[in-house]
Amino acid sequence: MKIATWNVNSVRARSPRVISFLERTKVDVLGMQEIKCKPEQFPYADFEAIGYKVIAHGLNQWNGVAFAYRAELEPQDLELSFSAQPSFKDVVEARAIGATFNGVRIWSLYVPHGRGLDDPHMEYKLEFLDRLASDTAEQLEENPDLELCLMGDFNIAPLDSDVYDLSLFETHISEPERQAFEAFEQIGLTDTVRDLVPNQYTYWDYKDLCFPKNNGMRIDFCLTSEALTERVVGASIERDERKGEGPSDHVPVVLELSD
DNA sequence: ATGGTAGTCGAACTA
Repeated sequence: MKIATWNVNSVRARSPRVISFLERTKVDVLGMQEIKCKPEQFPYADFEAIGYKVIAHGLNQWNGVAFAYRAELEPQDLELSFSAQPSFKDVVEARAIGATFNGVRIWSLYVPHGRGLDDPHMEYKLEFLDRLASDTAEQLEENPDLELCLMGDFNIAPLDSDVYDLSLFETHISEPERQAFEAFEQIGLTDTVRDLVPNQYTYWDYKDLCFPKNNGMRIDFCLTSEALTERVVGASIERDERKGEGPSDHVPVVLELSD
């Protein structure tokens, strides 16, 4: 089984590229972030034409998360938010979608950006991560054998080597953000991709020729529970997806699991 | 010297 995460930065603008990625890699489940549309605006037909089904969760032109999965799979226990997911300006935004595929519990997550160290959005970001970790810890306590993957755009660079120039950033690298990320490791999750694919960014800003200069960041992750980590047999960061016409500013992160 | 990217929506906001 192959699973992947990708911040597509508008699925309507990116549909041809997402489709060719699915055809090329044949991933079973793709968790998307920043679909930037409501479910009724999602380009379902493109996905159905190549044998995939879609579950989309979007409230407006911002944020939005979704799953595309091979049509023969039957997702179970769908959730459009995690337990006690915080709201921003009284709205629980479309930043999380969870479902179980072939017994593997998968969450596609778009963690709030933060905007600035003293911005209310940063408090929102930290609370989002804190509650996500608490909810996940609770599930793992109930069922230590749970095969779980939290995948998505975490908007955090956990290590200094995850940023091309530390001096240019305040958010994404701050101590509170990094502690919030480490909390997931403390409850037993592992960033499995890091060992298999070291020294590879997942995001390059559109501005200032960042991609040609390899001025990027590693902020997209697949965090696996102990039971699922045992099944990881391969991983890739699809750097080539940043090339060519009309790329997203993020590339897919792929995890291969044994059967 | 300025604006320098991309998306949504149709001015300004988000990243």
